[in-house]
Amino acid sequence: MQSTKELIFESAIKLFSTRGYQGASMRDLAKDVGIKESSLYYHYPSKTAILEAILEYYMEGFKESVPDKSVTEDLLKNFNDPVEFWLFGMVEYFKRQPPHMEAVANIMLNEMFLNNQCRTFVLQNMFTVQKAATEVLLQGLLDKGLIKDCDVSLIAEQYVYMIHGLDIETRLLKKDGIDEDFIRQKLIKHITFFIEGLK
Amino acid sequence: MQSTKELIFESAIKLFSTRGYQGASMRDLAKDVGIKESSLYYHYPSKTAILEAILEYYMEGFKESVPDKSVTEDLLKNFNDPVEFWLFGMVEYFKRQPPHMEAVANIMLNEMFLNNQCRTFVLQNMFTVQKAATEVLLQGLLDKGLIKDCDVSLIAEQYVYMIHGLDIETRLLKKDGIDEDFIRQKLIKHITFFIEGLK
DNA sequence: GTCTATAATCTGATAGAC
DNA sequence: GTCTATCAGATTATAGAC
Repeated sequence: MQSTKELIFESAIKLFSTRGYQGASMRDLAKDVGIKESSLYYHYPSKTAILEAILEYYMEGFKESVPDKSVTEDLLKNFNDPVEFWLFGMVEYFKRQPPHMEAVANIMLNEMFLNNQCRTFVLQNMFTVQKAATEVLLQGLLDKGLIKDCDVSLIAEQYVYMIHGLDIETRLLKKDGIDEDFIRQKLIKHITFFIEGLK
Repeated sequence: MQSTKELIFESAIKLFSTRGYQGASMRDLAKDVGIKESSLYYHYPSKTAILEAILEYYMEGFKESVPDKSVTEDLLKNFNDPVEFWLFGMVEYFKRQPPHMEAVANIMLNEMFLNNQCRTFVLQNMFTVQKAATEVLLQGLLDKGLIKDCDVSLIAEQYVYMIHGLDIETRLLKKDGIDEDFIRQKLIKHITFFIEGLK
């Protein structure tokens, strides 16, 4: 059984991600939860406080889901093909995501040009942290001799950029109701091609 | 001498791109232009009409700036190095941009998750059209023997994704006031690396 | 914890004088 | 073309009863 506060939280994720923070009013939110506007203020002091709670949730979830170095090295022992390793790791990564992360990431991307906190987070984490994590993976593959010698830092950056481009397109296509399986195949195709080129 | 309508148009580009469409009110706009709110309605029937005028302006500017096939082939004759060709073409591309295109593209990216018109445009043009244009360039390089045999379609897609990731990061960094020259060098570095890998 | 009632402000937009 | 005046509705938020 969910508390009212949790219901508000989840409703806010839903409405902020679909209508934007400014486009979803406290009235909309109260109606969606099934309570009166004033009752929202018993649980959260303001509208911004709800957004901040969501952002904080996302930031923690993101940190936890970033692959750990030792775990990566353990996993690497079981693979002799870099593509298989990469695709398996990606599936594991998605499995580890806390609930609602996709919708919350949508809020981040919605607000990144308007909200300083969102912008800083996207820059520091979606770009910098993901690049660092990718470097670890590539270095692991390199040390094991599964990919050829290369500029790990530069390739990690290119990979992260490519994934972000793909990610944005994916989110837009999903809004258009495009078949999720088609999108998944596209992702697999591009990742396979990218890693294959490093062999 | 600019007409009031032009002043409103440019002010709207500025405010919509920095505060978001919903975050910039007609009151803000009137104040920025230096007229009264009601006077705005002499020039535009509604707030959405202003946004639509901006989007239309962007769409036309975008279409015009996409490199033409014959022009590309002419340009290609002067180059024997794919990287030099690519970087030169990129500079030419930016030179051809109509004014305010960077700010207007910011509006597009701001609203792409909220506004159907923006989303459709980003998907069809920023992804599909740019991919097609990139294919033409790559095929030209391939025909001339300047790059090795490859899957032109797939590589064009990867290039476009990478550019979009880079573009988003660039826009976020600019909001943080990061040195533009640093960003330009990063762009050159990545494009060089990408095209170099195709030789 | 949830409600009713309401405040104070902001929103996009219109009517009509000059 | 620009102004003053104003509207009707939405916005976030608070006070106080139950």
